[in-house]
Amino acid sequence: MIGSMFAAERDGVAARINSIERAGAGALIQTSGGRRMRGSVAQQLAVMILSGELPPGHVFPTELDYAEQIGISRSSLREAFRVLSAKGLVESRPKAGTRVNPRRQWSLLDPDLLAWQFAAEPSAKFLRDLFELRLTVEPNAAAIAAARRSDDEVEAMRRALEKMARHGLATEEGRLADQQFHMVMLEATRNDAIIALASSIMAAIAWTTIYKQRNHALKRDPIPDHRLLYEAFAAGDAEAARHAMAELIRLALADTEMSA
Amino acid sequence: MIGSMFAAERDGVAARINSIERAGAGALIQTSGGRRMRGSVAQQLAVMILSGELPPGHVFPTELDYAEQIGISRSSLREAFRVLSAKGLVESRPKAGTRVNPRRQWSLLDPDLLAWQFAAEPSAKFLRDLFELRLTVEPNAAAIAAARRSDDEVEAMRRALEKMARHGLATEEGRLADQQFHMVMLEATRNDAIIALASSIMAAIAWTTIYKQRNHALKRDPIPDHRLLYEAFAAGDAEAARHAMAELIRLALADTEMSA
DNA sequence: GCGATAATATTATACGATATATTGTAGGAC
DNA sequence: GTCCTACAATATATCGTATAATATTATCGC
Repeated sequence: MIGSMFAAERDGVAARINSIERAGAGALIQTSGGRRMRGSVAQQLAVMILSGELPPGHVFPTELDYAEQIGISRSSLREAFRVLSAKGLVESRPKAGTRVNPRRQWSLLDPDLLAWQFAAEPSAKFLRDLFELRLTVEPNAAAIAAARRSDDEVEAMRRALEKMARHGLATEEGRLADQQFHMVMLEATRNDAIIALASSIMAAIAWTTIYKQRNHALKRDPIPDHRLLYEAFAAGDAEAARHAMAELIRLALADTEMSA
Repeated sequence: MIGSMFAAERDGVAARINSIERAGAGALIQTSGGRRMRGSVAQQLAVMILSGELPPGHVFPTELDYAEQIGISRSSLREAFRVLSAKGLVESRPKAGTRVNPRRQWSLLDPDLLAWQFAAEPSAKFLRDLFELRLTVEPNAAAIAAARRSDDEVEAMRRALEKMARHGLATEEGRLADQQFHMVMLEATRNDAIIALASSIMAAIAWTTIYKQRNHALKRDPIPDHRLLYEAFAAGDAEAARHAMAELIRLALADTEMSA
């Protein structure tokens, strides 16, 4: 009875890990080439926690038992726990065990956590939250950037926009140009905190863009709104840049059909 | 010769770890009571990386060597590296070793990294960046919160404000009430992303407030600006709340003497 | 019933061994 | 001479076990 329970859990986790392994091989995860074992375990556990399958307060089995159930060594399990702990998802204490932290302590904006959320179909609520945060941060960032940008950056942005127009967002090259476009603008803010925040959110949301486009190609032409932003940026017009960026994000939000 | 070098580095790191241990004992780190060994190591390495002592691209000695130099086991060192890796500071690859990532990949807004930065005197530039981010995010957050707040939250905020006025920011109780005040407002946004971001930044900057107040007590009375924000919040006036919050942050910035 | 203290379970740390992956280099083909 | 391929060296990745530290819990004494 108990034995079969363990076996079931082991197979279940193993299956999930395997599916991740396969996904990792084909996917374009650039943060690190080959997925490692503890990384897979960490991701699996993180997804289970984020999805609510393992609710806050949940206490994991003792390391020795759990490692055996999953089918990995205790060392690997501990390293996976350290990763989750660094992201605020769990906390380990001697004697008390490892338990899931309250949601408040989760580093929801951590790039990895964002990526993992988006790999497992994020909740509509969280997606809305992220877009709301973008609407809060990025228009102001655009205004700051417009006021501080150098001529080199204007030129770099012009090239990215051109490349983007040439290839379109359906191609890998076009999407890369899009990312470059936004990245140059963020860099122009000269604000490390804003750069760290906005770039990770953008990267996360870009995933959904790719995903959505697999189903039905984007009918809207994204170039006009980008060009408006570029022109405000080039002119150093902070207010125009703020407005253009807000509009750009609203259109992007509409594209994900969240608003519909 | 080589032996003495190793001894010197070991003693150096040990000394740093010890100093941290002592600091940890007295400080009011609430995230976890007793500092653990690998946590100390992780913090030390993180501070060295963030301060530029270990620049991006720096390759650490092999795990076996480095563990011996520091005077800890390889397991602990690896767990420390996993923590740093989870925060984007380093990356480990077989054969290539563990190296410091480019700044772009650092999760600068991670609560731990913020805490560690502030424990080691953050750069003026970074502090300015953080306040600029606050000025970007929180006024808008206040506006959103004012539009969505419930009556219970208004009541909770009133109580926090009252408590804050009664004790003042010089006492531990007063500061706690201040944090509660802001926390209730953030919660009212109903936006997990904004909550995660703002709360960690606020916590980090609160440290400097404590630090500054040790030198010379705050002469400015913080209650009036808080009361203005509360009234806008209670009235559900989004624009007034936005304005009040912006003003509150500007005053806080002035208090840290960054603007002077 | 409450407080101090000892027992105990669990994480924290340590150590050694093997597996595996990646890089750099050497060799060969064109 | 350049490019590609195969291979070997090396460092991380994983594993298994042993010991130490620590927080919880139970027990004992008052």
